[in-house]
Amino acid sequence: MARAPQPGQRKPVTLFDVARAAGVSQSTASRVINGSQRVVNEELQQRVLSAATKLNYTANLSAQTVARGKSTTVALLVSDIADGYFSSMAAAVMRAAEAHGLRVTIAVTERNVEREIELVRELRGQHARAIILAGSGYLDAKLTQALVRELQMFEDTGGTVVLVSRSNLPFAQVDLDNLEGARRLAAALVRLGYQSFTVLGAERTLVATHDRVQGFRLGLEGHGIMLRDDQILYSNFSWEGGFDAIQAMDESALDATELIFAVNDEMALGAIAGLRERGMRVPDDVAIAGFDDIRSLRNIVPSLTTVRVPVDEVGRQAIARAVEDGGRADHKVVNATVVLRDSTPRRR
Amino acid sequence: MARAPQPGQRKPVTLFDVARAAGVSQSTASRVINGSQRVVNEELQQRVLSAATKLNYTANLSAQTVARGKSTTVALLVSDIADGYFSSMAAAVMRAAEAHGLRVTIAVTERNVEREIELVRELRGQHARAIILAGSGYLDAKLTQALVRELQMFEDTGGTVVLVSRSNLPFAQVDLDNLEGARRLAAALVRLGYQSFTVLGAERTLVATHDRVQGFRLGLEGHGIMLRDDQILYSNFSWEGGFDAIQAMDESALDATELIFAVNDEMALGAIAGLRERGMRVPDDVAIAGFDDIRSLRNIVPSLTTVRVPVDEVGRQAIARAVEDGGRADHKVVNATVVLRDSTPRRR
DNA sequence: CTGCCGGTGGAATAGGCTTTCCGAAAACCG
DNA sequence: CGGTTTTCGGAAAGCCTATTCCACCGGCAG
Repeated sequence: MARAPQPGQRKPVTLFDVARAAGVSQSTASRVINGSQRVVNEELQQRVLSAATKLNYTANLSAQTVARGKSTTVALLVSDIADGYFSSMAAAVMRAAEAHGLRVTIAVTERNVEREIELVRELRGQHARAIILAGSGYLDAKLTQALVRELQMFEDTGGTVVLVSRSNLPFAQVDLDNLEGARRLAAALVRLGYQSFTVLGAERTLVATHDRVQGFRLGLEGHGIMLRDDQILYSNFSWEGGFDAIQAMDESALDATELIFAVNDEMALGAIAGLRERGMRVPDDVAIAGFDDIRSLRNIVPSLTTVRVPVDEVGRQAIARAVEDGGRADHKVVNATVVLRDSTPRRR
Repeated sequence: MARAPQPGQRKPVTLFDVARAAGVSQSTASRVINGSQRVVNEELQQRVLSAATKLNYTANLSAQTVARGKSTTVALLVSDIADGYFSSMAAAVMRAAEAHGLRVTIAVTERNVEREIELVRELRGQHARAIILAGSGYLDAKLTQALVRELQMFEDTGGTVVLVSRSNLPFAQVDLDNLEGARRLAAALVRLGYQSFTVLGAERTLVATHDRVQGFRLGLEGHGIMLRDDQILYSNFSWEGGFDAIQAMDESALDATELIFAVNDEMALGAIAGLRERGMRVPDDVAIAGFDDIRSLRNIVPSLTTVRVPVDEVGRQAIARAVEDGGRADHKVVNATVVLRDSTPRRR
């Protein structure tokens, strides 16, 4: 395609141009600019560098990727980038990636496996260095199978897959200590005097939610309190999920509840909105606790008791797993810490 | 580099492989798979397609970019992806981009021009189709010059630059009607009975903040109320900015204020926190209004009066500007609408 | 003085894809 | 039915870089 030299649409300057301007071969220019193993004469180096500066050269990343057969881009897959948890995670991952000279492209799965599979497929085409899968996880076993297959194909072509807080699959993982965090939270709440609980869980296939529910239960049991199955309401891992769960709750069940534990903060916030809608006050009528400690909690009154997830650390670890291509199926657990605030005052 | 065929590290299947498997030439395979202008025989199409499926072929995006000299990636530059406004914007842009078959890569500028310049430079190397610059804007005229130069070089190589709600520079723009939105807000507040105001502005060079302050002033003047310069406090376009501004306020000035207008919601939320710290209640002691209508407002009590910015529309328009490469220096204004809520009750 | 070696620049090739250009076969037309 | 288009595969050139391979240099030991 003979791109007509449109007015003001110069052809980008290539490495070849730089080489010519410096009076050296392309290979030499390449060696100077990207710093390969080979040494080049000091003087030639200078010539090349100054030519590059003069011409305002920037390496063509795609061409480099093709030539090297390996890219410097890692992909971050999240359910919803507008969600505070994921956007903080994205920020953390990007920060960590930069320290390794990596670029990050973010893709949104909208909590849809098929879309996710499609994305992984595309990413394979893009030769992404790694795929970091944060959040989501699905009910349909067959689709999960398909996803795993796709992820495996991705790894077959040399990429690394990193799962963040997700169902147990045969890939490198960064996990939060969801179980322990929730267990400690439960213990702390019991110590504050709470005795009857309702848990707002999310999709059961999500390792995160499952572990949080389980941990909470264990924490209660440790103090001799049993959590009945009908005290666990399953909904979605989102604000709406929390809101809807509360809307759907029996009047009597609600009255019997002293404290609601939502498996993440977004759900907790949705639940609070739902409670408000039903004319109930937090914490006077019912106490509430969440999980994650997302940034926007600083705006909530009363302040919300939660379990802090060190997103920065998670991001850092995810990138670390992504680059050390050695450690296939490597596992790293990040601790979570209980933060007691005003939404769960001491009782009695 | 003779990549040793590591166990389980197959070489990716290429278009050539597909062509061979289908018994056609590479050109034909290419034509079938990417749908070029040229028509190919129905039967060959089938052969190619089924071969591609069988081999699990995915096009190598980098190679396509190199070959086409043009990519399908647009870059979104934001100050801080963890900020609710920007993450919603990002979500909107990505949604819109997808409809056009474009990929989005997000980069974070951390409100730092040098970094921004650096990023634009890199993006030129990546042959991004377009750069969407959202937020930020700077004090230093020299650096702004440098940025503009870099952006122009980017356009010289065939990319498009789209500015979202940003200082007036010679590029395509999507603007909010900040002035009119703020003007209407002011008018509405006066009608509710408010008479003495404090405005929390942000960096003056930001077109957004300047227009919002200006619009608010005009709205007040329309009702015969003057806004004195000492009633405008300049700070940063962030939660901390709002918080700090309130912390730094004179006791007397604060007492004399009936309503605080922060030029964006994050600042307003920071201001509320600051007020709480100083023992003042909203709206009993002082009313407050923001701008943007970010998602997390749904969790705030009392609900916050604000001006809604239709982020989806903005994202859509930004992408529209990005693809129609014709309209250089094209300008689109998106309306903003006043949303009155509980943080500004009718007065007296 | 000769043969060999480490070092360094350049030519050539690889990498995966798109697109132009050719040529042959098919379709059309008088 | 001959000549002219049109249609549609395939070969080959090109996009930009990285890297291999080759050639040539001076140095060094024998």
